Amino acid sequence: MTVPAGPPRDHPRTIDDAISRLREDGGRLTAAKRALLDVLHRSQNALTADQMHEQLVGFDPATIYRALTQFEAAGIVTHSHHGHGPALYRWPHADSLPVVCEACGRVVDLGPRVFKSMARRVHNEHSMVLIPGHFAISGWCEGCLPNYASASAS
Amino acid sequence: MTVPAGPPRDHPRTIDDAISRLREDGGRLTAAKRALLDVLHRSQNALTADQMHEQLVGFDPATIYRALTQFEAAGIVTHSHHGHGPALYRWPHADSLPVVCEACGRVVDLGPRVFKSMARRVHNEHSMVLIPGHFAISGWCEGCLPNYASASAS
DNA sequence: AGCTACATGCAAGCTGGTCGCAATTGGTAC
DNA sequence: GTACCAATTGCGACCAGCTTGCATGTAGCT
Repeated sequence: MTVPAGPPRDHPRTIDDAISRLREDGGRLTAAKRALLDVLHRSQNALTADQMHEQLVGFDPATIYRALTQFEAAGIVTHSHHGHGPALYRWPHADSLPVVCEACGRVVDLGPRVFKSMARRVHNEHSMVLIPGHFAISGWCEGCLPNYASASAS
Repeated sequence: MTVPAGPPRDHPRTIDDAISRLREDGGRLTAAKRALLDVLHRSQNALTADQMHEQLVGFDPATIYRALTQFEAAGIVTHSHHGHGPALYRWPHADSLPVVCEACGRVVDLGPRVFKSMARRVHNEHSMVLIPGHFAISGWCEGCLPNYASASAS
């Protein structure tokens, strides 16, 4: 067994890619989903469900959660958890390893090279497989590190 | 700036170490804390607050959470979050990088060597600092991987 | 033994997220 | 273009995991 080269499907690049992906799965394109796709595709950062809700006035949070669940099943978004806060959703990129600052939330992508070398190591030495896009790691950016000593939660 | 060699304090090794650590911080040793220290020190795995509560009949969950918070401030435990489930608490070990199977919860420790090389890389290339014990990453163990395609949550 | 700040149990509350249900609507068939 | 039906929606109730306020209890100093 080898480390998988990537997720089960390739990542969609455009919104139209995503829409056909959605339809392949038997999903329908609604106003809510169209707006949500737009927000996700446009954002450079990972977003919380709440942040998306703020940009999608008139849509219920439950609708957003349900659409995100469907999108994730279709490979249109990935989500990850950091610390005790809400999940962060993002348009999937190439196999990357996001590092999130525990203090300020800044996200840095380590890119496919780091991900692959780490995944290989984990697989060879511990028989565990890392699924790209399915996790993130937490750290501190240099600006926030001085606050580390006084931090009480993570 | 260099990657920190470790957390602000060294890890306690024995329960007595932990008790003096607690007292240095102005904490008192109570029956609940003594029992909790015992459970934590004895366990090979990371534990949820609920699992600890099961082993500490007669103590309120709030008491356990409060003690854990105090222990963490005193450097006696660390906690991390995996997927959408409850936090996992553990007696701190040498700078390690726990990998948790998203499906079955099995934890594998990658050890200080992997942690250090990764921390160095992240710091050199992205100016972010990984604090040992403050995060874990998620993967799938080989036994659970066949279920990956049908998984809907992480 | 007495004192007092720390700790505890209990119940209420909070955040992030899920679910059941009735009303609505997208996409296809005609 | 209209009808149909399953997918989708908003709404409210609900859930897990955790935190907090408050009155009572107790560790540990003197």
